[in-house]
Amino acid sequence: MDGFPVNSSGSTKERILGAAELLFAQRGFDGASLRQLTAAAGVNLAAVNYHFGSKEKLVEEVFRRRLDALNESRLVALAKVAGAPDTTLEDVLEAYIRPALELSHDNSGALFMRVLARAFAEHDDSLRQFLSTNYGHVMRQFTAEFARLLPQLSKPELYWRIDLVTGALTHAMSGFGMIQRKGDVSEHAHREQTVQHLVRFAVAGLSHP
Amino acid sequence: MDGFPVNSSGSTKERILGAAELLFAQRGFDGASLRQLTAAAGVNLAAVNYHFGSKEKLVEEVFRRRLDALNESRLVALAKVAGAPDTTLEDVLEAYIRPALELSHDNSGALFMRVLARAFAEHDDSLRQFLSTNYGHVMRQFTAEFARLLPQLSKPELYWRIDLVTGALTHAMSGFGMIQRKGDVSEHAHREQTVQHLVRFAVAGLSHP
DNA sequence: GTCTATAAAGTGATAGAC
DNA sequence: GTCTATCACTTTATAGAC
Repeated sequence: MDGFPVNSSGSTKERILGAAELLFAQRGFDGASLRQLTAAAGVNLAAVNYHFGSKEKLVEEVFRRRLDALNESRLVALAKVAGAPDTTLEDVLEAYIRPALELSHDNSGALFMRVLARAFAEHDDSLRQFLSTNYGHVMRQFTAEFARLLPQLSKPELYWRIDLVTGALTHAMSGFGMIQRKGDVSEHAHREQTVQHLVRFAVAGLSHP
Repeated sequence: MDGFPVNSSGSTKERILGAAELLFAQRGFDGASLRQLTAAAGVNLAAVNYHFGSKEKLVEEVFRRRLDALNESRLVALAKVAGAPDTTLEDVLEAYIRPALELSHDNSGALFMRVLARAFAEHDDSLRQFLSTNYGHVMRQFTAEFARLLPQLSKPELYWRIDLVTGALTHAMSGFGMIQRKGDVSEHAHREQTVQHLVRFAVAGLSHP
């Protein structure tokens, strides 16, 4: 019943990664078995261990494939505005949000944001360790810029607000891509609208008195 | 290694529910097996099926045990302020937030908020169905009151904001109880401080121009 | 690099003794 | 109501043929 190949293009490795993204989003890391996953990818069961070594390594590779590019985009966008005297909170938040919504442009990118939200809610130590080691510097750079733009907030107060905003954005972006958009609104316009939505919400949450 | 009884007080049913809350919070619904769970509860493996019928029914019972009381408290608090001419957004948000933080007062309550955040991130259809059927009316009553207090917002705009706020609050409340609180701050003061924090954030997120 | 076959362990659930 | 023992299956992982 799980069983006809969903993905039949690309290399075996790519097909496995694509199927893993879909099934991890739908059923979670524990809920999706290697049998369901290889069946959906149209590859042999043994291929996962041959190409990735283990299921856990496959999970990490699913993250690495997207997060390397996503976080690089975020840092490039941040570098364009960080430290400048006329930079606004809006600028910094756009640098964080827009790359994620651009990733959600295609279906598999949107699925990945769902996988990310799951990882965020699960407090799995080994996965948190992996994400913190490989991508922790991104959040630190954004936090430093938020601190510069919100000097009136104490450190604990700032961290509280960033945590709340991150929770809201992660949740929202995991839903983007699945939302019905009206036929008369272009893909591009819809995304810009969503970016503005999230940015305005985050500005309010970070900077309220 | 998973193996010594953690919970040795109360009836068998209560012990199972307590252990389930802990393990579901730590490892998820799929990640926690009935064997780990019954070992932690110090009861026989067959007891789960005898008392609850199946693992899925046990999951539902874990939710029902907490949500019946939590949502009743929320509705009682909402009824005290809903519809009154001088009611503020703060009042309504406190009615939603304070009962959850009071539940987090004890350890197992805090664990449950974590289980709830997990369920929120998993898009499991049967669980969503269960929650919507049994507790959907609570969100509908709160939404109606938000709509009354924010007449300037269109329906889609209001739903967007409520969704974002809910994402932030769910995330935050799943962390509350685990947060270090300073020794010189009383439990009560700490909770009040957190309520004010979340309420102010939510007001800003809902009512920004 | 892909396959079959299988090992070794874990899963939820249940029958039947007490 | 609690126990042991077990069924019927699924899980990840690997050895070895091609």
